[in-house]
Amino acid sequence: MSKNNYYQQVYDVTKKIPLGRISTYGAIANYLELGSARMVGWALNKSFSENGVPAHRVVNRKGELSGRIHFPSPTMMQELLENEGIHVENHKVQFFKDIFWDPAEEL
DNA sequence: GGATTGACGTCTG
DNA sequence: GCAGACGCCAATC
Repeated sequence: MSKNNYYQQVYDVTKKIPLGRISTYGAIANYLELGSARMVGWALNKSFSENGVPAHRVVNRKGELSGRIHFPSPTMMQELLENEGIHVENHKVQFFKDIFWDPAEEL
């Protein structure tokens, strides 16, 4: 446990995402200085094997639910986001920039 | 041990 | 403004 690896930090940051907010791969990668957003997505892929990591709150730079296909159900991600009060349409987050949360804030 | 892939992002054409 | 190619770094085959 507590492997200070990059993906472990991704889990931590993702868990810190406030409810009703979302973050992006690039923002997390930039904050963790991982150097590449792909590692974040790849790490989140394994996140399902870990304890509750709200990976559904992490979307790509376009605000698209690009990772929905990796969920147990492709619609589960949208359902979870709408359940948190996030408007999702056509598998894309509405008011994305408005609910966007940057890990540097960590408020 | 080498090659390919991967929940993306940025640059150049 | 849109489309295509490259780059990141690690894991998996």
